[in-house]
Amino acid sequence: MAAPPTGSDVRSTPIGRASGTRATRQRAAVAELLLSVDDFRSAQQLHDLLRHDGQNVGLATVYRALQAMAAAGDIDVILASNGQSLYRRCGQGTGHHHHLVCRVCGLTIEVDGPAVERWTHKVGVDNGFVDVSHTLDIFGLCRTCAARAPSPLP
Amino acid sequence: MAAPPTGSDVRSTPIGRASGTRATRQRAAVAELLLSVDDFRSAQQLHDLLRHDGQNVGLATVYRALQAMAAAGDIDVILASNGQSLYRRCGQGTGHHHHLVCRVCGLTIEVDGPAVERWTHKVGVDNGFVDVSHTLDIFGLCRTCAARAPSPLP
DNA sequence: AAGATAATGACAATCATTCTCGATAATGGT
DNA sequence: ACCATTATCGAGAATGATTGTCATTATCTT
Ligand SMILES: [Zn+2]
Ligand SMILES: [Zn+2]
Ligand SMILES: [Zn+2]
Ligand SMILES: [Zn+2]
Repeated sequence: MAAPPTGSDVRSTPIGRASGTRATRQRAAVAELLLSVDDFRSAQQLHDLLRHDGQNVGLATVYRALQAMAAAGDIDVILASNGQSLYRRCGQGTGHHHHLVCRVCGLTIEVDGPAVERWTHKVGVDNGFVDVSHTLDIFGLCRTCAARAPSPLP
Repeated sequence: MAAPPTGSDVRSTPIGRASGTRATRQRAAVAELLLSVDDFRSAQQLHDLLRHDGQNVGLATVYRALQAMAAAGDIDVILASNGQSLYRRCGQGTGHHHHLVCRVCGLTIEVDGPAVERWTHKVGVDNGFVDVSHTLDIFGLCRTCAARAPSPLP
């Protein structure tokens, strides 16, 4: 796609970009990296990947980019048991959903549960709560990791 | 610090104590405090409460006590969105359950959802996962906090 | 092209939680 | 009771993820 010299037709604000935000090399790098990673990763892991890839992006910038993308709903965030935030690009525009995550390798599967959605909302409302939300994550050992798991302690 | 010459009597050896563990004034203080608090609180909040109550217990000790109690299943832990761990004594021996928590005041209601339990397990198994577990928390504004909530922006 | 200002990056600052290690005190046996 | 053993304590240092600062770029509008 050749760029027309006339300056008045490049105005397409790509896809969801909040007004006032700018497209930078760094944010593009983070966004692209997320396309090639399939599991939940921490900000620092992603920062390392960028570095090893030759990309030079500051750690704080990676944090800011991830937070912006998460706020915009472009990526998912889960809180690991150690308190770290883990990020992952989710099926585009899929909206609200949950995850089944392997405790060992991080393999992630997106899951939907309409019944659970209804139930959690009902629980809140029945107790007089408004603006009800929830968190739900399923963990386990995937087939691969379970196979190599050694003898369980008695 | 004048201590009463008569020996201290902290001898309540409550119910279940793992072998090799000792009953101390500090742990008793934390345990008792949790009985009087009804919402999820952070380790530091509990530490402050102890201090204001005249009890003198080190912060690290509070952390250790809470972790021990959580590991023993005597109290519940949830991860706040800021990464902090929040602790609460749950209905004794109730076993696995979930929580409906007010985002503002922390009011907590324990909830059970047998159907959700079955569903999460099935999702894991259907995808070849074993040793399946899950986290589920419901958040919202309780009636009281919703009433004092200001006008929502348009 | 020029100006306004969002965004960056190197580094300091937070802040919850964990670690260190000498001091203290709970336990079990005598 | 007394003592030896050793879990536990406490004060402060250390850790580690995340956030703030601010001078310097780079993007976008005009
Ligand atoms: Zn796995
Ligand atoms: Zn949901
Ligand atoms: Zn409330
Ligand atoms: Zn459950």
